[in-house]
Amino acid sequence: MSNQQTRTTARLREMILNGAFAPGERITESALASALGVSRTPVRLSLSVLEREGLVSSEPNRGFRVEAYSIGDISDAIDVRGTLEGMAARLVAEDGLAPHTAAALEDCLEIGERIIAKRAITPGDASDFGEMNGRFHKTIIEACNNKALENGLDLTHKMPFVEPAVIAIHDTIDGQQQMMVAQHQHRLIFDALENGEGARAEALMREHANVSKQALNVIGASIESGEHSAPPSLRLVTS
Amino acid sequence: MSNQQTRTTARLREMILNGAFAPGERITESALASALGVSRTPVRLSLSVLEREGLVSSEPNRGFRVEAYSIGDISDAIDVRGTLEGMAARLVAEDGLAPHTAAALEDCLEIGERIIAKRAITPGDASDFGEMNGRFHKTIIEACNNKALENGLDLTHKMPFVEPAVIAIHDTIDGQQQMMVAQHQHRLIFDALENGEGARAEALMREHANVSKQALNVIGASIESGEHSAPPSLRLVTS
DNA sequence: CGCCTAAATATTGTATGCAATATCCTGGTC
DNA sequence: GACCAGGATATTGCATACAATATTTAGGCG
Repeated sequence: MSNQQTRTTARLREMILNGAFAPGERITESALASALGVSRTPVRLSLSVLEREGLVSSEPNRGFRVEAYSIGDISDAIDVRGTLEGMAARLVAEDGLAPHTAAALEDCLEIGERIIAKRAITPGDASDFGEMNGRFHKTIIEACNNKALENGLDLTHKMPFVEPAVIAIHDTIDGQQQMMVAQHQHRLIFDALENGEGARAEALMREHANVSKQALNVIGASIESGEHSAPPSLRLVTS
Repeated sequence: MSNQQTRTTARLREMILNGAFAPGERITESALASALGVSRTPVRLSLSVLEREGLVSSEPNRGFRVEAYSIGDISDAIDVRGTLEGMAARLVAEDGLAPHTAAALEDCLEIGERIIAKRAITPGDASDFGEMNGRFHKTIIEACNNKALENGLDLTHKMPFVEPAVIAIHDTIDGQQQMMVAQHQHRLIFDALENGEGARAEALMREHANVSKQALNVIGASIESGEHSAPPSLRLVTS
């Protein structure tokens, strides 16, 4: 995808997730185009992308509407991610853990270990942990060589808070605890993969996705209590 | 989606699945547009849709290429469908089978029963069975009210032979047997749903997807042996 | 006053044009 | 002969124009 195109899609996605449109509201392409300072062409493309992500819907000759959208939908998407990643883990375990995959995962484990071992955890650490977490998951997914699986997971990742990397954004106690739990689960998952325990790997991976759900709850609660201002892509959780 | 737009996408998808392009071949929009008798605009839109389906890929300013694509990829997509539908079945069982859902499923069971009971099965029966099968699956999926799940499954359905309705296209012994197996599995799945047996429903539904895989194998074999000419969307299985 | 009808308006769907970028071809150099 | 530079060509990305289709509005009728 081209540069301008990508930016327009990202901006539009953020607008929708931020609640810039009422649920069910019709989107007129020309208005949106002038609002974003581009022509209708990239807007149209973007809307079609977002339709695939389920953020808008369209009818022939009648344009696009924004879909109603709740925090429950995000939670549902996390469930789907957990299920698909569980499948991925099972496949990897059953097919045998390839050496370079094992090495990549062990690298992730080691990084996590170092972060957890620290007494005081800085925001930078949390961000590093998130990056590592994303890589851990990505490594397992790509090890499957299953295009349909990757496509399906890519779809879920388009929703806010669903991608594994957004774990533990806060420097709160909850965030620390979630990191420690996640790290522990990573170790167990790796063990299952190494030993070819498919069913166990699947179950662990599924459960692992609940960490993201907990993070989602923490964020939702902190916003509702007015404790935090809502950064981009967060306002929707209050609706 | 508009009419012309939809047709172009469908034609293009069929062309790619039929092997009209070599794997990795670059697609020039203008050539394709004139070949299809439309302008570049709908072609561009269509290519972007197909990119999300994984049939083509794109790089900024460098256009689209068709993705290499094998029968294994279809099989993989069926696995993903089985996993997601298994999740759907589990959710329905856990949340409790709503009366109207149960009624719709029972209707499907009855139709299947009537078809199976016949001694000689006509092509029309096979087609009816496929339609019923599609409805059975759709009913369970929609009963979840999980958008991400529906979106993910929609994605897999874009691949040929993955959608449940394409079961048992042949009037062969294999086709009959597959219908009977599918019908039996439907009964078991319904039983599990009715009794709230989530894990059982999930396992059954997952296994149920293998019927599609068997059908895929039958079709693949019959084409390789030259026994059948390849209808649209079938030539790819020989590659 | 409500409802139907039809013109006026707005919006989408498609085609086309132009600038930016990539690809290819030609000629030269080592 | 292989490799590199630079211009010619082709292709993409975006904007705009126009036709087809929806939506709105105004007016007439019961």
